[in-house]
Amino acid sequence: MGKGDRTKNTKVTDDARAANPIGKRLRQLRKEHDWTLAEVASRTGISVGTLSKLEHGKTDLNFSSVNKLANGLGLPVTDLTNPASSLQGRRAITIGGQGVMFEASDMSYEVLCSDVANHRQGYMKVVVKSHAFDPDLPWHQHKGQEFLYVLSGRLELHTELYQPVQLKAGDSILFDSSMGHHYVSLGRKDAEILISMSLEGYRNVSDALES
Amino acid sequence: MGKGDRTKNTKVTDDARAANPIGKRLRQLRKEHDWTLAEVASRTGISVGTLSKLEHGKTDLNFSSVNKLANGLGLPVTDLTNPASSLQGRRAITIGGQGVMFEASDMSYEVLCSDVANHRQGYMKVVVKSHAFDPDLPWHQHKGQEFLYVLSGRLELHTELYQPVQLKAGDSILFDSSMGHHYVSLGRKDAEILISMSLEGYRNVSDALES
DNA sequence: CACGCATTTTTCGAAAACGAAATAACCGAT
DNA sequence: ATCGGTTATTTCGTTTTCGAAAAATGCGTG
Repeated sequence: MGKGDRTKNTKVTDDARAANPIGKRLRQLRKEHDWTLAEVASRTGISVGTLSKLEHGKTDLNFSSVNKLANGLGLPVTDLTNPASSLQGRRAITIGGQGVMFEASDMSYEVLCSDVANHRQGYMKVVVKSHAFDPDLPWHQHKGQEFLYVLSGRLELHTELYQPVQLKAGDSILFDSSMGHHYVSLGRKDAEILISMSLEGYRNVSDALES
Repeated sequence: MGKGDRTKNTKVTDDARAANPIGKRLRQLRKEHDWTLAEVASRTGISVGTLSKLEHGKTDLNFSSVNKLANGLGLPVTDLTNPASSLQGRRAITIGGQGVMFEASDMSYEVLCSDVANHRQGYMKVVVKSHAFDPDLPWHQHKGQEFLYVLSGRLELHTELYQPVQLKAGDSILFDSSMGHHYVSLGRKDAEILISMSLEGYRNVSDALES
């Protein structure tokens, strides 16, 4: 019963395909929730037959079908394709003050935990050196969102679309960083803040900052 | 020039397809980086012809091809499909102590900036009430990664795969949170930490914590 | 403007993927 | 066992995607 005897009576229909994990993932999800193929079919707009073939690795999926599936099931696409793609036990530790330093005219950056590659999010501790808003400076701007937590001092955040906001130690803000923004320290102390920014579309933090 | 006059001389080859944004995104990326189709082809393993057709909306992509493209270009798939999906100028502010509180036996959570929906990342300030490691307690575990910054006190992080680590105020760690983990405060003060965790596959922070 | 040379677009069979319908497997209840 | 109904799998013809090669477009140079 070698795999060589491909009686080509119909199509090739070897089980040899089955490389992609979506099929297994779908079966898993169906068992978990006790869905029938017909239910999934009606929710996703993909035919029952195709779904069955998918689960058995007898067909791959069109990209548009993958999207239909993800949407119909209410999951992000990556959830179908990387059920556990992320490496299992990575970690990176940065002792305070030992991150990768990075100086700009108005800010000092300390990039934290930067030695984990392929991460979606960047983290840094920033000291805001500027104490006055200069309207001539170009906005800071990068794709995605930015989260900011004030560690010490008082901060004024200027943005393109809102009035400036004042934040004190312990306050936090989350905003779309494609909206231009600028930081200013209030009082005589430089404000210290912790930033978490999305890195989607960038290779690393400095790429994002330079964009 | 109605759309009815499909002279079926070859294939249908209507330009009517072009629904998916990947083609435009690819062209954009190519212009930015001055890549030729041949370069992209060799990096992704997709033929030049197919790439050309893709950019002109004359074909869609197989899912496996979408992956080849994303990998070859070093981008996550979502970056090809949602070039600028994020809303443009949203923001959420949380004054210190005014976040959404959440009590557990060993920790107090304050979820920050939770009123922005559809975000990939969750943020919270946590007070670690437990002062001893209980090996009988089930691990905390959720998909994705978790970043942790120690605001005050001293923290011991226990994980499934590593020896416990001790962190003091100002230290930070990034780790794969599918690896079981537990926090313990050292000394007599409760440690305060800031956490940023990926929410991919979850609807919100509490879904992720309960998983 | 004719000639290379690089790049893009189109053409054209072969190989997949698709849905509808036919077939098969499963499973309580008679 | 033998029905009925539900669920899963396979078959089959149509539509779509693929790569290789051919044709077309650009573009600097002699």
